[in-house]
Amino acid sequence: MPRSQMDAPESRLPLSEPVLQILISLAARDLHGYAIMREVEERSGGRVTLSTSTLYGALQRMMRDSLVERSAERPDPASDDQRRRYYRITDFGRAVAEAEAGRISELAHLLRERDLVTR
Amino acid sequence: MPRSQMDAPESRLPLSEPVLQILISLAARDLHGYAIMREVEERSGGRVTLSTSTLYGALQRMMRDSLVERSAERPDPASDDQRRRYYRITDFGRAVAEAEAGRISELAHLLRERDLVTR
DNA sequence: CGTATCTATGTCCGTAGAGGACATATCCGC
DNA sequence: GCGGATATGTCCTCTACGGACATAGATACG
Repeated sequence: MPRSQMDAPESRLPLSEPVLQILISLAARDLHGYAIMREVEERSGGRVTLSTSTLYGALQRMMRDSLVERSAERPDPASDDQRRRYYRITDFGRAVAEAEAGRISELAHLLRERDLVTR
Repeated sequence: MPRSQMDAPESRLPLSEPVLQILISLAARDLHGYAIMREVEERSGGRVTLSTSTLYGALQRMMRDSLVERSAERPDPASDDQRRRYYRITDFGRAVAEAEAGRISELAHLLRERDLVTR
């Protein structure tokens, strides 16, 4: 049974690194899979890389869980590519991302308090 | 072959939630397994709970990976309990925890920049 | 125009960790 | 001595991660 967005966003935490990175990318704008891969790698300075199996596997699960959905629109029709499949973050996906952001923010605070952040 | 502490702390990131929480507890002081469970639950306000299988499984892997080690000392000999097995964070474990703390701190900054932290 | 490389999506499969269920034994209060 | 709390541990299943591999359309270039 596919999970519905009925349950609280907090119940989905913590997110895995791939899922969080994908949500961060899609929170800014609709993107296709390959573009997400490139964006995540560039944004993280190469520290986070998504293999294609991780990327497309995660996207499928995220659609199943209603975190993202397929977008019919073609952003940038000027230089398009028929093969591309665009994804959009859902309202629920954004709520989950925000819940995770809050959790991480609190965690960062705690780690600072305990002198584990050394910079 | 068990992983040695030869490789860079960053190569072990990201840490799973259980492993990070255990390291946070042990960074403050030596503790036995059951005390770690209680501390994590209390510190997180019940949001993070470690089942015994998760806890002891994680501790075994963390020893294999030289993040923690068994401690022979008995802190609090006044009210001791023979069954307790105390664990201590290693220098390498602390380095890994600090690397993770830095990563999380940067992540929190990014999430704030992108207006995903709403509080 | 052929062909090599980049772009783009996807599956298959092995491995490892999370966690529920269960097992066992000791400690302590009453 | 009996029950609940303390304490450690295994077994088993499920799921996700990610390397290897497959396929094909787009683009550049001689």
